[in-house]
Amino acid sequence: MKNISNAVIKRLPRYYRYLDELRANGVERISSGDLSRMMNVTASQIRQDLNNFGGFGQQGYGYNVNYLFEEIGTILGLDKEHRMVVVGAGNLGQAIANYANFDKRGFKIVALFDSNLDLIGKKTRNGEIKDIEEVYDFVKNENIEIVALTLPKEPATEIAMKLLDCGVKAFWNFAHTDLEVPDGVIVENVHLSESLMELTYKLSEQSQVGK
Amino acid sequence: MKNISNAVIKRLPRYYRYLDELRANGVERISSGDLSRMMNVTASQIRQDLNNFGGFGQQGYGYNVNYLFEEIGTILGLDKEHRMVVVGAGNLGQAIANYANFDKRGFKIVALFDSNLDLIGKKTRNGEIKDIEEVYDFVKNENIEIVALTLPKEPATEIAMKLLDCGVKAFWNFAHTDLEVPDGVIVENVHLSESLMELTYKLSEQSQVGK
DNA sequence: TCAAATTTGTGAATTATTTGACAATCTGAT
DNA sequence: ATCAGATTGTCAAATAATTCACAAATTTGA
Repeated sequence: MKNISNAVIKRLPRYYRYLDELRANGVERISSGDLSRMMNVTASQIRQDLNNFGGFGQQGYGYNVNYLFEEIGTILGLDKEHRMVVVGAGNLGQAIANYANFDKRGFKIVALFDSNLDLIGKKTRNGEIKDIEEVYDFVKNENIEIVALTLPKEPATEIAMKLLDCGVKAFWNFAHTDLEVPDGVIVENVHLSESLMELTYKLSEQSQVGK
Repeated sequence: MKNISNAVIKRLPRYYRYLDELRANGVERISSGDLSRMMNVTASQIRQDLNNFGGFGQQGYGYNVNYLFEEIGTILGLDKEHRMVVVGAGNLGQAIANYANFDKRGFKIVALFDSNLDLIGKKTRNGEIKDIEEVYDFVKNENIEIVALTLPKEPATEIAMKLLDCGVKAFWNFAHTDLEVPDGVIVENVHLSESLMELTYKLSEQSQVGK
């Protein structure tokens, strides 16, 4: 399999989302041209992107919406179930645990953990919040693939290190720091404040244009 | 001012974060070489990036940490106060409102709004949660620049449209949809499920390498 | 059945981004 | 004051990503 650039990978979920919507609206087929107008990208880019993974379309016809949706889902690994836990059961952790759409896509949030005694024992959609100290054994025994880290950076770094020994394959990291992990372990960062700073950069750029 | 590529802008907040840490540790100066080793990027890229905005360093010396930190902050628009409201006061909205670091960077979360009667009136760090219907007047009268949209896509699209008429300059959009806005209005998307799909893409890629 | 209209997949051209290399300049020790 | 060592800013080269353009294949309607 050829090496797929990160730029392409980042676009796949968006295709997936648009195809899901088309599917929900009962649209059976779509051409790269029509999709490009919907999504505000070039038709050429859509075709190039998809062709990294194989020829899903047909000349003169376009792409079958359902088929392409399923194929992209498979490429994204959504055909398999992914067992995850959330470490840090504050508002952010609970927000993630409550997000119903993850369930729909095969993400099973098996448990939440926290160190805060006020939270431990609290009931959620995903069972009672457990003591953070239990997370290591839990991850080992329950075949957990993904850990969402929704806690401050100091505990996050330390806890992530310990979890590496428990067989965790991937971190979904919301902590305000870069985790250092060995090769083969995946870290996907969601740095909210950095996203907000991009926004304010654009805001101040805007205000200069106006002058 | 020359046009700065998006790739550069996306890296600035990370530089800012590392400089803040250096500063906190009392480090006065840093060379692009040392920073490149810390951050796992090339020194050339750091110098190239910074030079888009001016020459902040000095030959033979490197960069003054404090000065560079302040300069990048200014570039990112963090020298000004930004008044924002959060629309959608569920777990995610509350998580954002409670995140203390935003405050430190000049983001003032002035109010939270929701349509859920169970939430309206609830006390938070940022005052009582208000009725969503009040957000339009509030935004007009209170000089709100940024709206965080932390609600499902259907209401988000409609509410965003109405807010456009109230002088909102930027949306920080957590809803699972692409907002369509006129030129000059900024949308910064945080699509959590898309980030999680990138993660699972990498996971399934990994598992294929192993075979 | 046939021809016009579509539309893909893909090689080539273009554009953008990243890296390499080094002259110019500054630091700091003597 | 001088010089070895360090380090930037920047031009050029290399690499990567995007767009263009079109042959080949398919559909659609007469």
